[in-house]
Amino acid sequence: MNIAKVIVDVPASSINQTFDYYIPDKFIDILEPGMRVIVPFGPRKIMGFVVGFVSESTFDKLKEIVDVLDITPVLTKELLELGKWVANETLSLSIIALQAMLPQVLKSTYKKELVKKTDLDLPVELEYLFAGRDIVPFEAFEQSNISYNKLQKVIQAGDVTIDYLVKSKITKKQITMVKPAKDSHLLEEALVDLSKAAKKQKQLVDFFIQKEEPIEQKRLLTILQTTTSTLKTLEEKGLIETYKQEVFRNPYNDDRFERTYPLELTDEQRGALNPIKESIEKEKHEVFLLHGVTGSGKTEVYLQAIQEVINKGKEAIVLVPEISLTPMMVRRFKGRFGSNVAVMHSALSAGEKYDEWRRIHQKEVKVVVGARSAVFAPFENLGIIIIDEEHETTYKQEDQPKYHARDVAIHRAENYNCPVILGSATPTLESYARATKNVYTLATLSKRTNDMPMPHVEIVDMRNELHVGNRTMFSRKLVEGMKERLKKNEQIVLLLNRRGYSTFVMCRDCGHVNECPHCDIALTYHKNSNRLKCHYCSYEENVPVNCPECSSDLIRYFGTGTQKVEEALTEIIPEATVIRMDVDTTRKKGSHEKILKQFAEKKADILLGTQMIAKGLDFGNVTLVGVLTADSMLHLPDFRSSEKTFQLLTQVSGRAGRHKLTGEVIVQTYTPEHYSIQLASVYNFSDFYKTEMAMRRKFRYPPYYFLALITISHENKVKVIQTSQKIVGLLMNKISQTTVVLGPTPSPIPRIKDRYRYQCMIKYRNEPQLRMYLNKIKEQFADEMRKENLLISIDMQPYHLM
DNA sequence: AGCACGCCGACT
DNA sequence: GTCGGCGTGCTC
Repeated sequence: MNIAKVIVDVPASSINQTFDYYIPDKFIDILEPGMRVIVPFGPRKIMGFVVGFVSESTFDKLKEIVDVLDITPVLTKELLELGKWVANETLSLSIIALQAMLPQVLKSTYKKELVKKTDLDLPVELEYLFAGRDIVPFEAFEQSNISYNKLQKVIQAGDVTIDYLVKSKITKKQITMVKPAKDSHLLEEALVDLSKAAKKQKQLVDFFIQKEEPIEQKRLLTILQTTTSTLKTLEEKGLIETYKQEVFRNPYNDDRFERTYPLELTDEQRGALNPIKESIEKEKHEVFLLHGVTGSGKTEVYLQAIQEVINKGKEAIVLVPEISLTPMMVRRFKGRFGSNVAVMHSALSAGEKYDEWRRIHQKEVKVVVGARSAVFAPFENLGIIIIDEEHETTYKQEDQPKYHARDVAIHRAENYNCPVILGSATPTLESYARATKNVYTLATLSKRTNDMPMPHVEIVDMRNELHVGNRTMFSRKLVEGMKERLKKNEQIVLLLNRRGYSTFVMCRDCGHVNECPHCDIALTYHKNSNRLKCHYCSYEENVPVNCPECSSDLIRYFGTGTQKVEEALTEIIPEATVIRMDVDTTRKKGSHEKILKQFAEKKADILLGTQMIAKGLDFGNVTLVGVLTADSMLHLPDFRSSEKTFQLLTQVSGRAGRHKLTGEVIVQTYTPEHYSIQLASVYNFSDFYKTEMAMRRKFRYPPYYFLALITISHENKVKVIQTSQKIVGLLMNKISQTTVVLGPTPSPIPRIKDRYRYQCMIKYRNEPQLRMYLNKIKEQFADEMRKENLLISIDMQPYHLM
């Protein structure tokens, strides 16, 4: 077994296979599958993952592994298997699947250097380039105007070589520690010798006489109110020593969290928890769908289930949507399990993420709370996986590998014979359908733990507002409600459901809309820079003064941004203070938290924001929630738009009246009769489920059918259409009778970055060979994809149909 | 992907 | 002859 099978770091379909390498003797005892290695690949050196060992290879001229990057495998055997499964399931490259399971810093970067190998002089230009050095970065050559032939000559002569370096960008944080260099009685002697003026030095020596342990330099300096110069002098005198020590960055100071204890469960909660406990106890894989209204105490069920898992010496993964990974959520888990919790989300720096990952890898924690990718946490004794807000679309990764965390979670849990909990107030139709068919076990929490009723929801027909001459974006009912709350010193949350809308510029005379010259999409108006920007490429331009079509100067801004709403709001209710929360105001790290804190401290009357305010907020003083445009995403070309609308309205309604005060919700809409708005307003999930299921069945959508979306793109429109038609033709020959292939049709955004985009949708019920067919099709076009820059992207079970 | 190699046309 | 551009095939 002296040959390693390696997946190399080259994301190309022709390289999507293992490569064999000899293992040098010095590595034979230490190398394990799951470790990263550096291997020669053609003329260069690249990183690769060892996935297995063999004693013979079909390939006869093997090279040797150059170096081993890890002491312990970064990928466990299970994760290697999982990677294979993910790659297969999502039709992505193995290397992409493996990289997705690790923190960014473990990715390798590559660098080339020119090395001078002779003492003799090179041709003048090259001598000038080296400028006396033996090694120069390759970029220096590229930036010079020396011809490649010149370089080639000296390389062929052996006077210069190209070194291909593999760099791992691991960053370990180090702190400086200080410790006494001598025994305390020797220090006491030294103390006498110090000059009287050296007050600080004396203090410092005295400090170490009292306490002989090492201390962090930064802390020492604050305690003694001195600077590094004092330390330096004493170090030179040989009384103290400083040294560097590696530390884990802890983005959360664990002492900060107040310890919490298990709460008494309601009957409903107990009813939900018991079968989960049983599944943990019997080590039986089972998926639980925990359908609980907002405020029904789902989290407490999670916490107690996790406690059970920890008691058994096992580990837990908790997935939450990125957006609700708020300090509040973290506090609940840290408060219960203390330093046993690692937290993984995008607001952490790359180094912090790596540290949290290492704490898991080194088995220092038992619980991970994190966003989508935390589903790959390198635990080896998993006892439960919990997915909170199961319906959130962020669980589906948009770029390669296009996996769904729910599927990965269930697959892993099967391996470990452990339960999965899917929790939501508004489960996806997919999950709920499985629960009704007893594939999943359903547990319902229908009551809020505080026994408060759900707030009353009032639907306001905005068409009537127009009829009576109200042209603002606030209905009379909403304005009245807000004024009333202000009088009572209560707070208000306003949701601007902006998805599908953005501010664009339109000419009122001829209706001309400024579009991106490279993408078929309207440019978005950005107020702070007063420019028009494209959201799909980097194009931007100034706002025109006159219409480029008809030269009219009647240019108007359309669509509604939070900024605009805020302005309108201050006009109507000038006495109200407003805090805005959207992508613009939360871009900076920690600003999310800051805004919520301000609002919690009642520094403002109204919190105005986009989707992100719909989740996880819990303010006792909020008694009115207003939804400005409930139907703005109802008309998007997405078969899930009704479901998404229902989910959003239900979620946001849960924000009002969380505590003692009763809440009210006002929903403004132009389509008040729509079932998703009607049923959300009376919290009727089961009727919504039935109605929507009937629609899905009729139009052959999930959960009745599975989907695969193929997107074809190329600079040449004709090429795209031809290729798309060819692909559909090929598919038609293979698929079964019940499978439907739609298209090819232009994508909802027909052109991005000067590339035309066509798509076809496959709807299927039972097509066990589909992945194989699709792979074959991709293979057939591999040549064209490479040579002509044709792109074929396949998304299994897509969420974004763009 | 990224690199080398080889062929070709253009330029001095 | 020398230079740069592009198509092609290979990577254990």
